Amino acid sequence: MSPILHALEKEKSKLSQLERKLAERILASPGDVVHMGITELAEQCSISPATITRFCKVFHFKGFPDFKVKLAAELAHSDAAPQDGNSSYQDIVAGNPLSVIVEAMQANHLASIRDTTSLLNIERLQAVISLLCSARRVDLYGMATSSIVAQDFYQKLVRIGVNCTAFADSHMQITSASSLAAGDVAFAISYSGETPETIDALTCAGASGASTISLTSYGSSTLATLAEFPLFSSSLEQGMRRGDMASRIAQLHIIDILFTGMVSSKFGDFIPKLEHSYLNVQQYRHKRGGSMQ
Amino acid sequence: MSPILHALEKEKSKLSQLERKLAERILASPGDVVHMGITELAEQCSISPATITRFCKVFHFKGFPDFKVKLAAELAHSDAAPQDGNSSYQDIVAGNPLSVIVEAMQANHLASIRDTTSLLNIERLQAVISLLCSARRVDLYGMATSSIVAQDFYQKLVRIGVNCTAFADSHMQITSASSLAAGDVAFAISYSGETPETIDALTCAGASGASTISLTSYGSSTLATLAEFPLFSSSLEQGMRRGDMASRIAQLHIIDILFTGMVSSKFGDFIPKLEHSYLNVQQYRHKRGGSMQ
DNA sequence: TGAGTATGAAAATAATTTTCTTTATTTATC
DNA sequence: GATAAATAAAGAAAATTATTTTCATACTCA
Repeated sequence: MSPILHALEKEKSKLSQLERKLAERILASPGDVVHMGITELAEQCSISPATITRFCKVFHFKGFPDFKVKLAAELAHSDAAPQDGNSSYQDIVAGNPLSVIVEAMQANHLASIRDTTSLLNIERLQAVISLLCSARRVDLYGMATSSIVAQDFYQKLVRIGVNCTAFADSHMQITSASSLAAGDVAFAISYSGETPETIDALTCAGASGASTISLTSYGSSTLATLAEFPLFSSSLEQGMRRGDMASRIAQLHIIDILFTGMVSSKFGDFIPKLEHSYLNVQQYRHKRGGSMQ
Repeated sequence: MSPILHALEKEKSKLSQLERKLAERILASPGDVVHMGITELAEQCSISPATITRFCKVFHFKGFPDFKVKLAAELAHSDAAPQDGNSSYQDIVAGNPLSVIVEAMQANHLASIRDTTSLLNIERLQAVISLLCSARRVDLYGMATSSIVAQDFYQKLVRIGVNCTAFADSHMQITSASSLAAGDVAFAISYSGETPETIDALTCAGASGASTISLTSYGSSTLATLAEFPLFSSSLEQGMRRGDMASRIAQLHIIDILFTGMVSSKFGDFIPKLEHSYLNVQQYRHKRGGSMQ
């Protein structure tokens, strides 16, 4: 199911009465909703248009039209690839033939990249890129699986000379967060958006005056609420068994976009550094290779 | 190409001058257009909003918003398919608009997953899975970017109780490799397949009697030649500027397949462990959350 | 009761469409 | 070939419609 509908389903219980009614109406026939005006939908649910706009903002859309366009794109995905659709997102099952696993995995990963892209808010992304480019210091927070993503971003940022750190240790995270100031950036990554260590660190960073960015899977979460600039990856999976495999790929996809955006916007500054770091590694390796064996 | 864009292309010649300009703008980056207002688009084309509305009616849409929603749906369909191919794998260019970067990145990543899947040798994959499942000990080798992939696999294997290690330090890699024996498995990851530290470690592991697996990008490389079971990810990128972004995602894709394959084949053994590890993390967090603040 | 939340009414704003006018282009006629 | 009539193209601005915001009210839970 598309991340938006999935999120509606998941968050339904947390919503207020009328918002839940709206969510149910949307889930009942999302395909219709994308062709409706806000007034029409409001009437069908016997609620006010204002409630719908608010509802869209809760789910981090710019407004109702933005919601419609993104929902339309997602609905198209799911029925575009129905061979994905039927088999999709099933849990791991005993003794599945490997070819089935391969196909399912490909479907999952492709869908997760597509869905993530279609959820992107370009302006916010641009704002985040600008922030990162001009940051005095960048802190990256992420535990467990998300630490992989943080490490990845760290390696990239170091290569273009951005002053940044990724923490494996939760105490160090907090220590560093509390030493941030205005002009610094804290970037927190968490699949669920509820990792306590990461939440603590981002809270602390915000209190210290740093700009706060989160990267979580789509849906409401403590971390996303906390951040000034919440970014989202798709969230296909619900079961514990499947782990967060697709989400990690979706998050790396966003990291790649951010990084490429940074390099592109400060091309003159960053490209020489990138090439320099590349050549240095090459050179170092060459020397070392020669002297060994 | 989607029917709408196709129609635009086909009818372009029959349209008036300004309408053609509009059609060309839409064709140039339809993905942006769906997120624009009519005024913004009008300004970009130096035409009046009225012309846009008329244009939409010519193509039998109810109006501009209707056009946007339907175009968004179609784009979602079509970007699954590799008309990506033509534009694909361009290098990072100064001041590219973010929307172009996003599209290019999506095309790259989707292609890299598809290509990797189609390169897979299922039998070899199956053999590797069996090896990993029955290994007494698993060593993971990977430097720099590839260490991210190694770490990721490490985290997964730990969760199902496989006795494994991932090394950040090249000396430790060698030390560990030399202590392996028959029944152990060495798994080396390198984008280029020429990373000296990783080559050394795998060579050493092979000499010690361990089974050797490599994961490199497609093509002949020292590491792939060295390994008993070479696995390949797609290799889209050549320039240094692009780094190894897509390759890392392709490699993780393979890791996910291996892991899922392992869990599936030893379902009874692994699933309880996976669930156990999941619950423990939850519980631990819960306690911690409660005692905090 | 009172703080906080949920909600709608209505005002404000923004977006879109329509109408009407102007301008350009073609065509028919001298 | 010139020119007027007819037609098509395009925009400005008005009208309409859609959306968002603000503000006041009702409701809920402690």
